[in-house]
Amino acid sequence: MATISDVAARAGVSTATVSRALNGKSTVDRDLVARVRKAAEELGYQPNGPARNLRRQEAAVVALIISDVENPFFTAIARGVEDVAHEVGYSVVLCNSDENAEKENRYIDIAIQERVAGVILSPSGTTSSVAKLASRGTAYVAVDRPLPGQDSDVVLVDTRLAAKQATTHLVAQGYDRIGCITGPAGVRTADDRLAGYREALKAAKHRSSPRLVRRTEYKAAGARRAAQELLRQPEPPDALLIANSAMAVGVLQALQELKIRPGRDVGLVAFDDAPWAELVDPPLSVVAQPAYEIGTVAARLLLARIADSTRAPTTTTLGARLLERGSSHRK
Amino acid sequence: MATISDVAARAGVSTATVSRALNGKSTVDRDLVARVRKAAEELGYQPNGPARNLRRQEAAVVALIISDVENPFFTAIARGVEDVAHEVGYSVVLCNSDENAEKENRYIDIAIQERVAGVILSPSGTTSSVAKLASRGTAYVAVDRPLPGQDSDVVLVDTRLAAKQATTHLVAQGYDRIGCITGPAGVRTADDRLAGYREALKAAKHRSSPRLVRRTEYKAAGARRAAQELLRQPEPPDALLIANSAMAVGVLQALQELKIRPGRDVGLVAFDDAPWAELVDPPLSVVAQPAYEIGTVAARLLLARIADSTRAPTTTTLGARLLERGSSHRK
DNA sequence: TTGTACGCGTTATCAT
DNA sequence: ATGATAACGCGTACAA
Repeated sequence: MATISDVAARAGVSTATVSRALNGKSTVDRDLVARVRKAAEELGYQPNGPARNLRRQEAAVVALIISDVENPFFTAIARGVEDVAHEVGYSVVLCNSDENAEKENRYIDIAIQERVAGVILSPSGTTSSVAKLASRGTAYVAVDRPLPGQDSDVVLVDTRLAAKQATTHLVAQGYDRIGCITGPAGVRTADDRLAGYREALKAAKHRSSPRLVRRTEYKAAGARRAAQELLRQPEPPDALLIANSAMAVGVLQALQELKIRPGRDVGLVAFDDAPWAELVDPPLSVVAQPAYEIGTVAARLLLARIADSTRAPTTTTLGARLLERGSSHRK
Repeated sequence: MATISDVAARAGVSTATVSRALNGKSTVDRDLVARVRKAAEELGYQPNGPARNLRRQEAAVVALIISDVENPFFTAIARGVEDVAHEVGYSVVLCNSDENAEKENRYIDIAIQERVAGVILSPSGTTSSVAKLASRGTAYVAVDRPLPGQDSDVVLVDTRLAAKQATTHLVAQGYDRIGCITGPAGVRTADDRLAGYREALKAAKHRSSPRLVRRTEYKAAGARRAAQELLRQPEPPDALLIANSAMAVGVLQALQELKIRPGRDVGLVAFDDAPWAELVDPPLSVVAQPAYEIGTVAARLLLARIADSTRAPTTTTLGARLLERGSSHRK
């Protein structure tokens, strides 16, 4: 594979000149630039990334570590990050931590080893292997969930408030045994959604019983079982707040199996809008989170921190929108 | 940041010994290994990736360039690739070409520059910037679609046959003006699905009219417009074969708007199973593609090629399963 | 088994 | 404006 020396030889200049000509850093004679360009072109020269990164002590790459590539919420974030990063010449590598602290840790190590310029991540748990990033001075930004003991840049959604509003909406629609299916304890968004739900019930002077609440993985299967359990109780809920769209699928499956009609029999609001939400009958009411925007904001924050590591950490909290559709209306 | 020399100094050995001890390549004294490990641990030593890759002339990384991170079909492939790659210590970086030849080309350049061990990609179009990979001797495998003029490893689904079977199924159900909404001309899967559809019609001696066919982006919006057009014609189709699940969303939207009932009024079969397919009314019949398996097979093929670049290129064709549900049954 | 020393390809410093 | 050269951090051939 052609190296910078080959290009230099072919253009009849030194490697230093080739480097300068190709990177446009310093000023180089017009003719020489042309000659170098031509030689590089002819040889199909592609700079050696590792060598360049070794020399520069940093790669124009940001790592994005998300907890689930198959969750549209996170892929939408990825889009946002990519669009901003590409604009300024950074590449984005996507890593799938699978909601698994060990994998997350592994990817953080890789990010450090590869000397990426920065890391954006949705922290998977309580343990923060992120401390390694901090201690090495690698820029990072948390999205969706704050980092336990870390004082870092973070982009969140006011999910507690959104959960409260959604629950209040269900109350207003006349549901009075409202349940909640949320994610695992310790996952901040899951806890917050539960807290917002409880707050709303309290404000409405509704009873709040642990029998109306289930926690499970943020996946369809767990939510399906949870819904089955909840609805087979002697005094089943007449409405459910569901913490994400994969879970909503599970709940809708359970309702089908139990022949319970959404909306009429059991009011439903789920977090995360999905393309199919309007296609089910009745259409699913959702809390739409600004996922793409989370990505763009996080990327800009990261770039700012890469440029100036002394910036004071900021917390950006974005709002979510409740989209009322048929599944949360009684008739 | 701690370097190998720091570790060597702390352990009181040479850098060569540290390298050997940490990589376990050559045989090193037990005590020394322990001492080196301890020193590395204490210093929080992480090897410098660029330096290592520069020296090794290759990174234990494979690039996966897919045409749409938001398409579950491709993210499932990604899962498959990841699982296999991780098993043997390779990292996977995911790149989103957005069905855009230019972005694809850019990511290929990056992959070359970073000297990744191999590339797996779903080629976006006719132009094959992939030739660059070939000419540089970088291993690569195509998934979902073959590479135009390239004789490479490729993992496909027999999508023409699947389309034919799905169409034949619609014929068997008594539909007799069957239409097709497929992807852009030139995209192999889109062409193949159309070909299979036509084949089935021909075999059934059904008329096949261009008025029953629309081509558009593999996205919901385009399919929605296409369905609107098709169904507003004087002699509209009474069934549709839809080339992917995002398009299915668009078609179902159009049907809602036109107050046309799936199944009864218009039979429907769509490519790609989705978690929500069973939740719509009636449940959506689909052609389920073995996406995860495509990923695992492609990854194994790539690893084999990395190990032995002289292997003869192979083509693996996987089958798809037609899942008959309510949307393709008349009553 | 361990250490010394070179080279991977680039960029940046220092002369010219 | 251009060229010679050192240095980035690692792995390994060779020597001991």
